[in-house]
Amino acid sequence: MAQISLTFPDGNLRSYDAGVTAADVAQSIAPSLAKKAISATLDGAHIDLAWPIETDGAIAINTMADDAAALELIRHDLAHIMARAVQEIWPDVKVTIGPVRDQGWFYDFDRAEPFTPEDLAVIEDRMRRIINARDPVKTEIWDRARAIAHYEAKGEPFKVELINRIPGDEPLRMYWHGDWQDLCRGPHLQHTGQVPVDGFKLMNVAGAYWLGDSSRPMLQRIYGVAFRTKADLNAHLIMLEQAALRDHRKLGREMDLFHFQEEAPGRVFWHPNGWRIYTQLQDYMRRRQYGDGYVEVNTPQVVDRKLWVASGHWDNYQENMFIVEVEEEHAQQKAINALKPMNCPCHVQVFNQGLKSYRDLPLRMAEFGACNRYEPSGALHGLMRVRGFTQDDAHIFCTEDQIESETAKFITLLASVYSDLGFDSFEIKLSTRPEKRVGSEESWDYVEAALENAIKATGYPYEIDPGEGAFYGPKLDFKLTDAIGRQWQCGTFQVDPNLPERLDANYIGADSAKHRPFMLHRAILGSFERFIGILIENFAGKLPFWLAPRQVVVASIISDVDGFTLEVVEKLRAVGVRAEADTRNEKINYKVREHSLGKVPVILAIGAREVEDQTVSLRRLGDKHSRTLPLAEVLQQLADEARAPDQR
RNA sequence: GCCCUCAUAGCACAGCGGUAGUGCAGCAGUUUUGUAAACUGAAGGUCGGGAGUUCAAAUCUCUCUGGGGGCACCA
Repeated sequence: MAQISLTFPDGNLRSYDAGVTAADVAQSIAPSLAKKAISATLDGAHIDLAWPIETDGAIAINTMADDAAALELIRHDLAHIMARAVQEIWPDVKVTIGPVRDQGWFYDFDRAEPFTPEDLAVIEDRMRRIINARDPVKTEIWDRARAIAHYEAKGEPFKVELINRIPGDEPLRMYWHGDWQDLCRGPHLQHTGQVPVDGFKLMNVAGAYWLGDSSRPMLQRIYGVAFRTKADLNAHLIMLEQAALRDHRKLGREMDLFHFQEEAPGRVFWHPNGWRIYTQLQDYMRRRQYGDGYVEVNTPQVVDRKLWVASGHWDNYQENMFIVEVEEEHAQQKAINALKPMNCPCHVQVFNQGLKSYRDLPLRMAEFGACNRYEPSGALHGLMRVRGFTQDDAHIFCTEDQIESETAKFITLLASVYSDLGFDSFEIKLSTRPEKRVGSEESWDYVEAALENAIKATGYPYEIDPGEGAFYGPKLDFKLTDAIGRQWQCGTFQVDPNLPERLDANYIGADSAKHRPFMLHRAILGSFERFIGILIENFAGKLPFWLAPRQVVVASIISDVDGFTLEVVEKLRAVGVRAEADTRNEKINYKVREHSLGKVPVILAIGAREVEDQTVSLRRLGDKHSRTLPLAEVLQQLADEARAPDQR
């Protein structure tokens, strides 16, 4: 029999008969290891203990102590155990697929009746029974015809379709958990009892299209989460509760920032507190862009169809546009306009006014552009996905050889803005030429290289996403990471030679001839609405002092001091601090509690002693204690803090 | 847009066939208070809109609108 040699993590080399399984290998090392083993890693691939190994390689035996391998197997086995439980309870349910995902797994079922929350509890109980039965897991490779015949006989049409979609040269692997059987590429645990019986929970039911295709039937997806221990599961559930506490929709209500109502779905009614955040952020961005050589413009929100036809949006983006028909008095037919979904065509119109010289380039044209997009109703989500929003948009008109330096300049600005706003880490993704594209290969080569060189020059880490660029040019996406580790794609940078072409933008070069400029679409925040949502969640409502809508509440302890309280408020306002008085007939405890819940960063309490000494008692949000300080010192300190990061 | 689900006072919720309740907020009074909820009182709701079933609907059915969880979408 042929021999193979396997290398172990400690560097040891051992020789085995070809076809040896990882279980055999584990047994050959130590019976105790064989008992603890859950899977193996062979040349980086996660393999089942039962699979035969035919070639040399580097092997490691995994146990429950191996984080990634254990979690993957637990979650994957639970997907199958759940599917088995469902079919044991409702034999007519059709099974589809059930992958591991995020902190758990899901499995999609086809069933006429919807699953209810009560059903989930019943399924969970059945799953625990299956786990406690410690049913052995076994696997076999079947040939295609046998597998298809088997599933046709069982009445599992989705499995038949799945097999037909698997490339012909791939082996079809069958798994059994006890008597229940499923098609699966594996690997799996050795028996169901290896799954921690108290480390999982079924979370919710949701609709999901078969194969992710909205023209195919909608299935019922059950989501579950799973961990190695009950403690890990509980920690995860607590984390979810904590995340819910920073939901911007909840905080928006509690802090009186904004509201939505059904007459204007997907559009924000900003309250005074929320609008202060918005204007503060916009003022900041305006200064930063001005400092980086941008000019600011403002363009119409309602524009005739002609422009959208010329820009290509009418053909490619119409279903996302709000169309406005107007009966004009003298017109033969109705005028058809659209609310702008993007600012770029309007910016080209501004560029096209007057003849431009190469000396005018690069021309960095910014607009806090109010856009409207008809987002599908199911996509709307608080401030994060709205139908009316304002972008921190700009278009840089430039020559081809300016692309690289403009890219580097933009990344530097973006990094500085993110840092000022409290986000220290972000990732760059470079999306390159897609299959369907316009433009020459040489041009794509040049522009892609310009972007990559620019990123390298700034030194920030990046990844390449092949084929994900726009049809007209490559793009950069910038994803920042928030305080609880979630990623948000905010910044974007796209190279576009297409729109200047369509809208006939040109400039006079040094050679006195007309040339076509490039257009760089770019945004740092994305939309103010969404970014403010992200800020609220990142800081759990406790915004940095300069962004906080209410910065200071000056609270009287006794009504005799109201005069001094009002005086302090006035002095704070005079030095640029957003201050308000609380002279209500309430105890100081009550006031402190209320304003703390309202996320006011600083409370200044005033009592008789403070008036006497011209001091204030300063308490910061989250602090247990207050400090008594001279008024003059506090005024100075808070005035400094109230300045935006770029003004310090 | 699709599946499931929800909609009761400003907010958080209870009521689930006999015609609406609790807490907090708000209002009025008492209290002058030292760092996360003082006390008392009187108010406050066409139970999301419309239709139907019923002697009777917040409660059951249908439908529309909006929200939530997902899926699809995000040139």
